[in-house]
Amino acid sequence: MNKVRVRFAPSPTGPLHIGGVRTALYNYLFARKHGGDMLLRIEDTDRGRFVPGAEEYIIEALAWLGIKFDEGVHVGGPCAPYRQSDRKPMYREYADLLIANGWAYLAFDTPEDLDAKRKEYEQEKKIFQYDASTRGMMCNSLTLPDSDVRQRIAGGAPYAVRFKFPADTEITVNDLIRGTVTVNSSLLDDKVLFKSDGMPTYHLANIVDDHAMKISHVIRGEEWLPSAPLHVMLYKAFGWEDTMPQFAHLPLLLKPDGNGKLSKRDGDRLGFPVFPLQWTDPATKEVSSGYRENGYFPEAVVNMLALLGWNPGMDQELFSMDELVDLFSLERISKSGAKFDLKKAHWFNHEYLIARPDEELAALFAKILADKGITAESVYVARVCSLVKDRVNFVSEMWDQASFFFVAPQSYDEAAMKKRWKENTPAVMRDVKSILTGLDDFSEQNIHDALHHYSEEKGSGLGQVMIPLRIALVGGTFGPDLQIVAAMLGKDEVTGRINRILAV
RNA sequence: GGUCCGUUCAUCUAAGGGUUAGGAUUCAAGAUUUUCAUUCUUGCCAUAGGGGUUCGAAUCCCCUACGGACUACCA
Repeated sequence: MNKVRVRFAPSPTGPLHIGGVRTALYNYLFARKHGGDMLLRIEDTDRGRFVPGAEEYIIEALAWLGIKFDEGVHVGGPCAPYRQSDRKPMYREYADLLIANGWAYLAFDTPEDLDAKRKEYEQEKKIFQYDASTRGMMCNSLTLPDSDVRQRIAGGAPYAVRFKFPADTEITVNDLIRGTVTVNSSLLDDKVLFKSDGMPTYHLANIVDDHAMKISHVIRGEEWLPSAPLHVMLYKAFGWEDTMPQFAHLPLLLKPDGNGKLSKRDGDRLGFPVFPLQWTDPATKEVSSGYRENGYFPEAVVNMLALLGWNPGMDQELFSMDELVDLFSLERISKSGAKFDLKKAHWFNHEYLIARPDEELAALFAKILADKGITAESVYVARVCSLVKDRVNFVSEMWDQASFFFVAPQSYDEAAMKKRWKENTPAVMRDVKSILTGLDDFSEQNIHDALHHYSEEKGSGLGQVMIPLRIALVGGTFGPDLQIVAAMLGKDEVTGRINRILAV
């Protein structure tokens, strides 16, 4: 078997969509799994849709996720250049080759001509298709006399090169995920291979480059399945059938509500990003949120994406990139589209968050604290992180769970006060304050013993002591073990907070 | 409209002719806890419908329904 070589070939028309990220990930996993190469090729043959910054965005996003390339526009390699606009001259030669062999022809029809034709057909409730049945009545090198064609070319008339599909032939595509797909050529139209602006279309450039770059497997989205027969025919036309790559068309990522392909708009509407990184549209200045900026860990995004349309057939759900590489196979990719599940994405991030070392979480949380003008010892912050990480999905949620470790509560939970703050509570709190003040060693254990002893002596339930104290210290009925909280705050802060609530 | 692809709990999915159709997320309940959360236990919830083939079908075949993609000198 030839060496596995796969490519991720996005078009720089905007930020990389999360579906595109998954395609890149599957290509990467497949390449690593088989000890092959992963290339990044930029398909920028449509000058009209080029968006500045998109290429850089794609590179940065994949790097953030840990998807590495062996060759590509940003790292170079033996098949350079890897940007199609930089490969422009070679496509023309291949188009000419096809024309010479009778696999393609020149079409002089203008966009207006084609529009008119479509309208004409529409009137009769028919669909116009440029194919074997209609090409004879169009303006092209098949219908025009040779002299006329030469004259038009000499006169600089614009023209496109179209593929000449043979009439009524069965074309089969062998797909690694879907099996054999057969289509009759009469249903396909004579696709433009080379545009009048001098650039190839996706179809031509893609085949020429995949061949030149010795791509062994084409792993791409399902939206390409309908044009796969054309691609197969192009390999045949070029005589490259024996080195034609194998195809694998991935199921689509669907929007979580309703139906349809996940699109740019859905993300912020439904509360989750569709882009790996935040993106600001250079033209409209519109900002779209990204996973990175929303506080997702790249490992969590990779893990979640890997399992959206593929699974290793075991109950385990948490995998490192290395494990994914080890387990990955195209055979286990599902055929149907997958809906994005926001809750599960949160769960994945939660799992990765609690697995992170406290010091690392502390470093991230310290930035949030700094934004609020709070500085604290990193050991202390790490301890706080260890206490609250179980109850959050994102580092950004830690403040809500841990603010009382840094600042006294600004207000007290009213419902809790109503329910737990009784007639005798102020007296109890005063007792607690004096007991705690009397403690020489303000340790968890001592606080615990003292409070339990007091509660027993009083004959009241522990809750009547602990819950009001909790409200005094944290502001509500939530948070970690109270003895730990008290010990961390220190005696002065604790008594101060008791005084505060007594004053209210 | 046409072509192609698809369809198992709400969601991601397992089960490649023989299981009480399994797991995870969500949701609900219980246990634990001074509180909240965690954790643990339990529960709810699915083979789109109809025909075949077979001793036996989620699994193979056909039809229907539904969903999606494609149908540009975009990728």
